[in-house]
Amino acid sequence: MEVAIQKDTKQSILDIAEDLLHQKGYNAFSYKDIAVALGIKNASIHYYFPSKEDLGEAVVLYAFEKLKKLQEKAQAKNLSPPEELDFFLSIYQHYLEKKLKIGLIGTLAVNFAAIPEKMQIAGQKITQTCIAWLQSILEKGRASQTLRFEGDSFAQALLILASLEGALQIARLTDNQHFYQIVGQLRNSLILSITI
Amino acid sequence: MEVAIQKDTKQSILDIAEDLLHQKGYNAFSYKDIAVALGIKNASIHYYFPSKEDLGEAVVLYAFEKLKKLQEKAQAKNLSPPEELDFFLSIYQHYLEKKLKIGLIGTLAVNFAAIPEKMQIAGQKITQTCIAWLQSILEKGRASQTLRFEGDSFAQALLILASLEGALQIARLTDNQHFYQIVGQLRNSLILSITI
DNA sequence: GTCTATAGCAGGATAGAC
DNA sequence: GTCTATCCTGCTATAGAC
Repeated sequence: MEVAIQKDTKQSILDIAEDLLHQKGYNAFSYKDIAVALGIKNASIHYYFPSKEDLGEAVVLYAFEKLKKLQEKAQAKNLSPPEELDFFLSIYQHYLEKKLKIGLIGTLAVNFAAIPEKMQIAGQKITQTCIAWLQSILEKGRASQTLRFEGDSFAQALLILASLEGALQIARLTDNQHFYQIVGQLRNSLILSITI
Repeated sequence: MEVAIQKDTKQSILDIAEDLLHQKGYNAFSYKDIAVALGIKNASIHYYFPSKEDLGEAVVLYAFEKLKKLQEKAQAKNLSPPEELDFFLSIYQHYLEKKLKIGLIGTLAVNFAAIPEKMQIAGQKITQTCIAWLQSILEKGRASQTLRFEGDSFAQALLILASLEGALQIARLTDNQHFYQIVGQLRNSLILSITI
């Protein structure tokens, strides 16, 4: 069984569309953008995704699957709560560095009134999954006395997620360095054990 | 000097465009949206704002002026640091309740690659003004021992601003209640004196 | 200042050849 | 599966009457 040298077209479309969704938002990217990036014609994209709504939904579901796989991966590693928190933070750091500086929740929320309903629903599921994941990390950290926070773990999970989405946006408007400062401030307030 | 019963048209256009920018993002709203909301024809809007870029820039500058007036108003009141912080938080609460759930920084950042350069620059100025304002509140609070936080006041200001922008977005995707939970968690960590 | 009419363009989408 | 060609729609923008 050989490794395919060329990613199959449908997969490539999803990857590019996902990048564009982060970069420009749902309304600002077009089939043509994808076609140009892929070196095909935009009619070909309609073969895989008949309408833009189909594509939009597929992209968010695809991102959802990736998120769940990351979560499984983290759990398989049996990380300490601070390590698992850093794993989560690294997802956002990845957005900053490789992709183009906006989280999925942010892009979906900002254009919420202008995206198809199925994207809205998928976006809600992703958000809930992130919140639940963070909450579980916080609970484990509190029980093992490796993470410190006051009050409700759910509210603290919301605060962390909100900070990360906002951090990417501030970074895009001003300076990437600001993202790292926000994450540093967050980590300092949360992590008890001396980890760099 | 009588109060004008009907706001002048240019002002109304700005107000509606600002709402739409928060609601749908720059690319997703059209001259027609404004025209319908105002009961005029879209050609009339071009009389006041020849191009959409002009309108977009004017909206952000308008928001910038309002922000600065709010800041002056807060300073004229001689508020305590916790009160001034709550004043700032109330701006975001206002977005949640009256406007449609997204901050200006968020909408500009998400659509950054798709907005005219003048809007980008104006958005950067607004962001810097917010950061500086928050930082000044934090510094005063630390000096008077009414606000508690660790580390750099600039980084903490960034964290607060990011949290608020993100909080609106999570609220839009899930539940308004989540906004209040995030703000509550933030306030609990910051405010030392017993205020409800 | 506001209107009607229309130009010009771009994006989503479909039909049909290959 | 990918192409060319084309349709339709919606948007920005302009010209010119009133």
